[in-house]
Amino acid sequence: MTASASGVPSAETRFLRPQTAQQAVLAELRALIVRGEIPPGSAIVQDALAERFGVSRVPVREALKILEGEGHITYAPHHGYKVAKLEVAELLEVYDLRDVLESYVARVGVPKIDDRHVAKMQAAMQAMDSAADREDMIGVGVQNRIFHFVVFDASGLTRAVRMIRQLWDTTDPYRSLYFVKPLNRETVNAEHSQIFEACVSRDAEAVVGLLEIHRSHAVQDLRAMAEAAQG
Amino acid sequence: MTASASGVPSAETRFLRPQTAQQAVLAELRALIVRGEIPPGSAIVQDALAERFGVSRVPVREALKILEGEGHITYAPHHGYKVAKLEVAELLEVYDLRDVLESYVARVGVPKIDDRHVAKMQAAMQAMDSAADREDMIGVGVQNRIFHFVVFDASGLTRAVRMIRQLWDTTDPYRSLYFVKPLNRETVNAEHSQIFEACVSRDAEAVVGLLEIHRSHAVQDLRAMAEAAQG
DNA sequence: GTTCTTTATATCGTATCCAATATGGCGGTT
DNA sequence: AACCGCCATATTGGATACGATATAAAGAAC
Repeated sequence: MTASASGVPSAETRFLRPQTAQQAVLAELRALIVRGEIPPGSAIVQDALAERFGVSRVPVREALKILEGEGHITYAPHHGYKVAKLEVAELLEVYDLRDVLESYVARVGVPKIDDRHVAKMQAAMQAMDSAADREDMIGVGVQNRIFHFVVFDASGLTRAVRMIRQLWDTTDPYRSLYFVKPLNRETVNAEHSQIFEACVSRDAEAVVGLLEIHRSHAVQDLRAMAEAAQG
Repeated sequence: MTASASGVPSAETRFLRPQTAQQAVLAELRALIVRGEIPPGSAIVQDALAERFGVSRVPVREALKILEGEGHITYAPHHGYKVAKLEVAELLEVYDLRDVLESYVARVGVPKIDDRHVAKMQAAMQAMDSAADREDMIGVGVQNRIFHFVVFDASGLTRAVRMIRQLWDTTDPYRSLYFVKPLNRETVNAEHSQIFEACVSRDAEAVVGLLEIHRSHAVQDLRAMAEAAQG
């Protein structure tokens, strides 16, 4: 079953064609929520979604159940689904939890970093820079995630990494909402460089400390935004 | 907001009536899996399940999606669902992750313990004892879980606690499989008493340490069972 | 024995129908 | 004017029937 002259895309260039409708709906809907295009608190109407995606309600409902499990939407029987809305306290809770999980995973992952991991991190840093030059903030976010998850994935702790990924997804809509300003790019780049160097020298504790600082800046911004929004 | 004379059941005595078929299927199926009555690796046929529970396939499929998110079953498009089967390495990974999360949550939760928490823990210990007398091992497991989650719930860290609960669920089928023998009851009781005392004196670090020892015993048993099964 | 073809089974999805429930407005009462 | 019960409507929850697709197993040809 080799890729013949038919239009079958190669394994590398294949723009992931969802094999089932539920997966397509899931991917698209998750992207919409994470990007903040469906704002937190919005009610989700199954029929409307089904019509929007050109599918019936069944695959939509299954995708919604997954998103509920991921914490992106909330569900109440006979009320339906709403895009999850996090209070500031909850956002901070998520960041604390990230502290715990990412520190653990990084301690396991850093010693396992090999040359390919290093190369991938470098590539992500460069791609992040060029995306920033194009003012492609979405691309920046994507590359930023790739950069950080190289270390996490190296740990091989699939469950923990999956949890971390969900926590990132949870907070992403708020980054899109609040971080309209391109947050201090030089600071981020400098910190990434430091993290990268610590990874190259396989210094797990250094990486853990740098990641903590890195996150604390995000939390600081978050707090400031929240107070500004309240006042 | 006191409970009036209306027929509204109080928060304590409300007998949870599954409001929807999907919830009923979910609860029942999860119980079957966690108890090990559907052994790990088994294929799950939607039609059979629907018929078994007397519902159509729609609620079954939604319940399956939830169980997939919880890690109880695996899913492959057009292939269906199977009861998740964990290798020993994965089980150990789960226990390590529990170490990390439970330590974190306990450190937050123990200082917040109040008299009602203490009472609940005592009640659970007694109920666990009487269940053991009746040789009701399921009841023992239920009370054991209640005992431990008093501390976790006290933390107020809903997301972290939910993750911990899922990890418990994940490993439960294997407890049911392997722990046919009523594992050293005196040891468990003694450790629970120690944990209880540490909670009463609000000594978080002591609780964390005791929980670690507590879990390590389970891991030891698990290893032994795995080696016995292989040999 | 290997490979190709056929067949069977189960999943995936659609369409349509009906029941149960929550929401919002209406009118009546106090 | 504030409160309460009642009713119309929209949405969710679910059932059923049917068709399409993909995987896997059985059988046929070489």
